[in-house]
Amino acid sequence: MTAHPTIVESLRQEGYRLTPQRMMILAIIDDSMSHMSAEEIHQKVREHYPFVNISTIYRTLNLLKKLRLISETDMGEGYVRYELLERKRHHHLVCRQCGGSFAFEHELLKPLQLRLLKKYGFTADLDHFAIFGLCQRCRSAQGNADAKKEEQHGGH
Amino acid sequence: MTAHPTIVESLRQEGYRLTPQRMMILAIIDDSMSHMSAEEIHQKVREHYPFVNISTIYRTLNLLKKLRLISETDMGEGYVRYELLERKRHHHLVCRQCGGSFAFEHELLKPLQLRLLKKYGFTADLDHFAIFGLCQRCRSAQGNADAKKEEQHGGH
DNA sequence: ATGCATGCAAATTGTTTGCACTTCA
DNA sequence: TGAAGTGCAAACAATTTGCATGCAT
Repeated sequence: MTAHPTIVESLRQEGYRLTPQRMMILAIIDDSMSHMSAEEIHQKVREHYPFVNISTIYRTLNLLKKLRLISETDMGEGYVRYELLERKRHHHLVCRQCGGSFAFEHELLKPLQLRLLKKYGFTADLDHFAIFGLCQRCRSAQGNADAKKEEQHGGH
Repeated sequence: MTAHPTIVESLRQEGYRLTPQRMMILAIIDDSMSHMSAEEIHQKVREHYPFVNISTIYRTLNLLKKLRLISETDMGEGYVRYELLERKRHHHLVCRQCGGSFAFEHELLKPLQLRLLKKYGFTADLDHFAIFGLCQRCRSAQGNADAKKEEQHGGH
């Protein structure tokens, strides 16, 4: 497990110091298959550097975010998740019913991006989207339940 | 200023009580031209009902959100904003440089919505999006500045 | 009348900050 | 060497919650 070389180079060129904490945080994020929360990153980092403080995690994440090396996404969990922007661009669909989520290709957003640019001159980042809605399974389930008006609000 | 009749009817039919607090909160949101924060709603409500507590605002907003009568949007301010879903569907572009924001038509998202449905069977809510990026003005400005590498990170 | 809704105050929680100390460049 | 970076603990701020009381239905 090593910090992503391209990112490290970016930091160095911008004049930022390459501390062990930063290297470790970068390595963890790079190594992860999925989007990670600050807390998760902190746990992982502590497995190697038990003394690293959570505030350092946040400071590093904010730095990487400012340099647009990572994406920050609210997946509706009460905290945000981070991921390297280096990897293949993608987005997530999040079901508001079952909470499940799955990825979809960046290509689906390309037309929108183009139209925003042409129509408003606005350069949309579109780093990582979490789009909420109903997944197929829950939609069918709700269709049935609606007929009998059961679920929805438990306490009523 | 009166609470939106359709919404009031929804609440009544679902068996929720129509308290003066709820009516007032609804009236304020309905009356507003723009997306409002919980704090702003609280201030407005207090002009008429000085004793209403902020927790009641939050509880009511959560209720309306659960019933999907209002949209909740993070415009990158550290808190979220709410708006009636009753009105014309639209979205916002937010410039990450100058912080400015402006609306764009819901129609631009329709193709995406359709493709998500066809390809994944996912029914995207698309209630209200805040898309971040660079506005035309800031983009030009940055183009110039990039040449001399000045702004971006003040402390460096 | 009865249980949902509110006010109040305290708790929660993710994130940020001030400051003294450390360390990379 | 000296400014940038870190650890620590305290501060923050938006939002939530427990509980006693109040009021729609």
